[in-house]
Amino acid sequence: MNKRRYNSETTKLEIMEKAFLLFSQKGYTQTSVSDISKASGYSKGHIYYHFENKEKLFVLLAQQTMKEWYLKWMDKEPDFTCASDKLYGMALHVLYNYQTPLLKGGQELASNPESSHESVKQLYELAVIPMGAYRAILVQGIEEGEFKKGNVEEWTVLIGTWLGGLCQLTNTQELHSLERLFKNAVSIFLGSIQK
Amino acid sequence: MNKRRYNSETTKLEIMEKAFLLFSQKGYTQTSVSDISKASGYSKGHIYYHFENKEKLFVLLAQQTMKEWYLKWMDKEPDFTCASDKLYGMALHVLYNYQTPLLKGGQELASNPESSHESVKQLYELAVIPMGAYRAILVQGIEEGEFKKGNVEEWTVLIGTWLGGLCQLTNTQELHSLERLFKNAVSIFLGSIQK
DNA sequence: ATAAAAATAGAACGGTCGTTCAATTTATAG
DNA sequence: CTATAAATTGAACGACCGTTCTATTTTTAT
Repeated sequence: MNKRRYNSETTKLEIMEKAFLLFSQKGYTQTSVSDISKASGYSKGHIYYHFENKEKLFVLLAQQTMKEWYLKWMDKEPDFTCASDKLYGMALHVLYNYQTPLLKGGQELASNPESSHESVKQLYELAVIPMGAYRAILVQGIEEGEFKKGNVEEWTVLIGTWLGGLCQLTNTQELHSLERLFKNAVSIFLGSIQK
Repeated sequence: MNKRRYNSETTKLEIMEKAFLLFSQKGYTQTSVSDISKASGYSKGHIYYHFENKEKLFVLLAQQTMKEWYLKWMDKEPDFTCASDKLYGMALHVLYNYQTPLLKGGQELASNPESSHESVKQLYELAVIPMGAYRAILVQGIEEGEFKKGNVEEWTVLIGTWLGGLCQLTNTQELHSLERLFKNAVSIFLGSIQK
């Protein structure tokens, strides 16, 4: 009988949801397993029934978060035609969907010498995903003659760091009020790479 | 007799030096008072002879770091004449002198709900300093007719977030290899604001 | 209804945390 | 040389950390 007989899957999701919020608000180290236990309403011990340990739980959340971000982008990407429009679209996608507060915890974990080698590697692989998405847009723009020929890797890093820097503002300001800023950054950037 | 009779001032500086390194490497939470004690060679208890607590020690270091950054900039600022040159100079000043790793600990401390209200306020005031320096350059450029008239506050935030984003790369890459990138960011930015 | 399996709780572990405090050593002043 | 004040130590505190383990409750299959 291959019908799922038990259903603690929702419990697991509840825990992940609360853990996501806590890690986002307080960072990795400052969020304790006790915190997650209290917030989710399940005992501390039970969290270890679903997750091997705190570190793996965090990495799982980070992976899931980044995967969702990327899938959402893949979903809306066809809405834009030219590369310039894609870049504007991407900026807003980052503003509204890139989970800066959670992902910040990744740096924390990665910079801790006691973190497992594997977790650090997995987090590093995540950081590569958005860069790949930016690069794809730039490549398209060049191939279609919309952008100048130039150093794609460098451009990728430049737009990536700019959007990343702007994302820091999401901690303290309303997302909606930042739209202008994100768009203007793209405008300035395009001014230098468009033909 | 107003001559300083005892000299534990050097001890204090030694502790601050080691604490600076540890906070930079491991962040605020992950650096323990024990770590600082071991690294400095003085007992844990003695650290509390010089500093009220861990939080105040960190804030002191952050303030000192930012003050030094600003003074150094004030020192070299006259080397540049036009505002554009100042912006290039500032980018490199940020690259080589802005202590991103330490200051990152400030975000950690500030996002911890148990941090004292006062410390968070002091850290916030620090974050304002570089923005003021950027704004001054932009204002000068406009007043001297070198830059277009535009939204100075917005420009300040845009260049500030870009440099801040680029600074994240200092964790993983050689400073020298980043010079190009910082300069190119300024070039692109200037392309949009120069007359 | 019963036995087996899954889900959950909660106590307990050794360890580390930031902080305090009394005791001791060291340097200075008279 | 002695008394005093500064500098420094190290043990001790209660609290909390991530994790483990055993016991208990709940669900499922027969």
